[in-house]
Amino acid sequence: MSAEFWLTQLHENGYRITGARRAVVETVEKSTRALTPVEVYDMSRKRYRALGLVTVYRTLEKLEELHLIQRVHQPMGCQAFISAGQGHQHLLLCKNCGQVVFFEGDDLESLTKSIAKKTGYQIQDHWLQLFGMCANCRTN
Amino acid sequence: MSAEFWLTQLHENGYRITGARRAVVETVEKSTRALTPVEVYDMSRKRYRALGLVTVYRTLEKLEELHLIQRVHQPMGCQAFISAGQGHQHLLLCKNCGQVVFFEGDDLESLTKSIAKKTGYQIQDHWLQLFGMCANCRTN
DNA sequence: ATACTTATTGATAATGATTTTCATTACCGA
DNA sequence: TCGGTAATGAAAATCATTATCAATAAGTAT
Ligand SMILES: [Mn+2]
Ligand SMILES: [Mn+2]
Ligand SMILES: [Zn+2]
Ligand SMILES: [Zn+2]
Repeated sequence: MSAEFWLTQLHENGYRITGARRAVVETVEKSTRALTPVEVYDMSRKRYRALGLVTVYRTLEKLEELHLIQRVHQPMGCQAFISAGQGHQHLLLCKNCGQVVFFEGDDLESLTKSIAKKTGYQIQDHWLQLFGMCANCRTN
Repeated sequence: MSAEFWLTQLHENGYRITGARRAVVETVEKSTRALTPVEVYDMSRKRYRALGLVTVYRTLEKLEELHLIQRVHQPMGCQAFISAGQGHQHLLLCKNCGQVVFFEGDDLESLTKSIAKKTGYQIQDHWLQLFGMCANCRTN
């Protein structure tokens, strides 16, 4: 899942490849923690000086639409984005440094069945997110 | 968990009981779906005409601080609040009408242990939220 | 390569949500 | 009942996001 792939995806969906988009894509794609639009702006401007914040918003919008990135919800705010996981995956976030890891293998089958029976709801979706302290932050 | 209890909590924590707070508390406490500040404002103004939106923000802030309400995160936005569940509970939300139900009994013990070993993270917390269709919305 | 069409851009303005300021009001303990 | 002061609402300020628009440049056709 390289920056080139993201650019290809943009192109294949009728969007043009521009310097501004290249900069944003390269910044977001390689980040291992969720970034806010302003963070993306600041970091991408080192690659493409003329970049405007508005273009960051517009590019993030398109990347989300193509499922290349996803919004990350946190206690402190919900406007950060990270490279999307593939398939059915959930996030594990370091409370200290924000480092993100994806995991899979959660089995909520029996739980949802039981809750569905108890509540009368037809359960369709779930959000699961783990918070903790990464190995690095734990030692330092 | 009545409105009177909430007012008592406010009082016991050094806050005064006012008409504005009464109105907000009564509105939020009895709602079975998450409400945004403006929704709280509109609904509470029927009880207390002179209410200002700023006071709604300030009251919600205090109620959250006292753990009487909690923020609800949803795909469409994360600025809505609902009466908090007691103990370790999670939310089940109707995608159609927003009706909220709390549930407990989720067991993520083995999952978190496995993820902790795999990632090196020390896992401290989790967010779990279910989405679906309530019995009412399903029949109508 | 060159010209041309039009998507994209960044600056600017507009909007919307939340917070701050401040003079006035009213809660509540003495 | 009174007085100190927390709380209030109006207005202004701030912050995040979105809309407008003329200039630019990506990509296609020539
Ligand atoms: Mn959220
Ligand atoms: Mn749980
Ligand atoms: Zn960390
Ligand atoms: Zn419903």
